[in-house]
Amino acid sequence: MKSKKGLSMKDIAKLSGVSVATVSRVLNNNGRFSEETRKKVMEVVEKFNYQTNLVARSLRTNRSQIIGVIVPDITNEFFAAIVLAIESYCFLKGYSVFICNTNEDEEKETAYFKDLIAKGIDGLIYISGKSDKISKETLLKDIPIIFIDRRPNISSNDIVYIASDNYKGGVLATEALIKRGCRNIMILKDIRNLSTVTQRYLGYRDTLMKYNINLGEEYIVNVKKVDFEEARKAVKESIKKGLTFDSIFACTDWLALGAIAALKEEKIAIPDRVKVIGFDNISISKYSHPAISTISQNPEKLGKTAAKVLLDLIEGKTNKTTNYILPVELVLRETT
Amino acid sequence: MKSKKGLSMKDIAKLSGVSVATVSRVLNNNGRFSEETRKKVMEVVEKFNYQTNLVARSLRTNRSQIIGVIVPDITNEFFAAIVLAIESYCFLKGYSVFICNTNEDEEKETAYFKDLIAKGIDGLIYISGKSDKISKETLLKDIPIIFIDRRPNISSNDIVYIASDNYKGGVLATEALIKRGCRNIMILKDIRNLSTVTQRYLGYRDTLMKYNINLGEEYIVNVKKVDFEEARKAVKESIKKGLTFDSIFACTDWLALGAIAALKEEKIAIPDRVKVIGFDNISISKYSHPAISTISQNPEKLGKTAAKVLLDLIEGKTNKTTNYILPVELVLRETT
DNA sequence: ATTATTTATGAAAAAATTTAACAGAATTGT
DNA sequence: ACAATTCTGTTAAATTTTTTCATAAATAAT
Repeated sequence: MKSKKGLSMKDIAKLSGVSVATVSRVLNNNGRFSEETRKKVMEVVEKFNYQTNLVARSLRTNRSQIIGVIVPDITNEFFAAIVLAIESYCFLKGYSVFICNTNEDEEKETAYFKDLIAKGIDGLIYISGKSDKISKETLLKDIPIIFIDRRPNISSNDIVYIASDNYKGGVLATEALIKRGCRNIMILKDIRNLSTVTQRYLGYRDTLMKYNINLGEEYIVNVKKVDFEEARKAVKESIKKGLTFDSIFACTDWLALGAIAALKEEKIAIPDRVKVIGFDNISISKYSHPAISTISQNPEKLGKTAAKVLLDLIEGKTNKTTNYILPVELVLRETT
Repeated sequence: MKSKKGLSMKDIAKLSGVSVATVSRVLNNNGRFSEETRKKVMEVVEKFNYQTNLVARSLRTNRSQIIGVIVPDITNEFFAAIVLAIESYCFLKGYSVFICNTNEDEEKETAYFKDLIAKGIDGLIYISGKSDKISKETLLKDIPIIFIDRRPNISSNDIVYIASDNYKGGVLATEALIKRGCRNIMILKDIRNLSTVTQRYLGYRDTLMKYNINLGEEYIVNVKKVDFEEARKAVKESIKKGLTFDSIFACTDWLALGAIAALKEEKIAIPDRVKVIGFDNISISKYSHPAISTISQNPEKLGKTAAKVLLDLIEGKTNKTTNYILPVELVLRETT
């Protein structure tokens, strides 16, 4: 490896016969300079294809034009779509993004957080994850932070939180099943108390109440992990136990896929004997057999909103710390 | 926003009663210092949770501990898995990664490339994309670059290129069909001359030759985009034209999905009348109906290898510029 | 013409760290 | 006691950019 670097402002200054300060003024269009010197400087800049050293600028201005995105799993289509939206918006505005995959590992989250701060990020987007432990230190650090998807349970009201209307999603899903004659609706959900799942559950519960449907605890089926296999096993077990149900509200499409596998194995007709509805509208849900009815979120909007709000905070265009709840949509396919 | 920054080495020096030089020596384990001073310094460092300002270090040392990853579409499961593997490995080694989504837009690639250089990345991983235009400037910049998946067609032999054995994949897929009695094998592929697809095609072509199968040009069906809809339409058209085929080798699973949709619409039984095999083993292929036989790549291995080789180059542990071709595997499911 | 004002530019400091050279002090070895 | 080794501080340079202050030059006002 040779030098890795090109010319510095000093070189440009020398080559165009002005001072470094003047070059800076011209380049940043900041302060006074004559048209003549502007031309002189720009000629040299273009001739040698000068590129600002952003590391030096960052040191001086304490602004890096970099943000961090902490995400549990970029392999998850939903998160990937959010990240893509963030990245696209940031690119337009001249920001780069660090991608930080945590796999929900708290230690990794903490380590990443420290490292990102040390590397001088201007802001952070926290997609889900644990986010309990870190957020206290986090909020002290004086860089803006946006939380997407799962709400961190910290007692501060000036956090920015962006998510889909999970509660409404729960309502829509449950109502869709009820309208098709279902009364014994199993809910299949993650056992962890994530705000997203909790909201979906509350939507389900309140809708049952609204329609005067009373179901025992056994209709709430918890799985330890959002995972095909887990769901398959859990549903099979419920069947073995003799639970009578005519439908399943799976809190994510992956759980729905597992549930469908179990039903198929038990030769239970979908949707004739049991209807299924998922959540997220991942691409598989359209191509699986039967195609899964689901609640679709808008990850692009989530990501773009987060990025926009974050950059506005960074650039001081706003200092509001409101929350954003984005609409969801019912998508009907073959499983209902 | 307040200060964003914590203590500097100067503060640590003052607080622990030593000089800045000594703090640096201790922190970097570089030069001489007594155990006693080490303790003194580290106590203060820990007490105040001092973090090295990596921007300043980067400016001075010209090393950022950052790499860039340029990828066409992070929403694509295959690329996401590669990126995840890269990120994981880099995290372990203390490197952060910029995620750059190009959507195959050449301008964006160029812009990103400049920006990454200006931000001082230590190395770059180029996943696919056009990479023709950029690579010439690129190679001059004296940071190591690794190419994954698609081979850039530049005439330089000291580039590092990592990919799956696409040729072998083409052979395996074609042989699998031939062994099941197929003789009229359609190949469904991207019209662009990407090295990956070309290799798969050559595997197909050579295998046909090996088995003395001669097929006309009409068995090569090109689509403009790797896309469900495009594939569906293309296959439908071939059917309308009266092409007799007993199998399809789709160069990606998404194309296979589209092909299957077309066959279903035309009520052609899979695999009885027509067999289908895809490429990539994306997660949908397992859950679609019928489940798709395919060639699986190992994106984790691709990513990890790329990251490892890149960091070794950056850290001067090697300067070999070899290519790596990783094995693929035949996965048989319902469509064959 | 002389002062006042504006405009353009340079010089120098500051940002946080690393590195190196040098020098003095303290410790150890002989 | 003298030499050698080890530790630490001081100082300075280097990285590049931005910013403040001061000054020189040009223009306007009286």
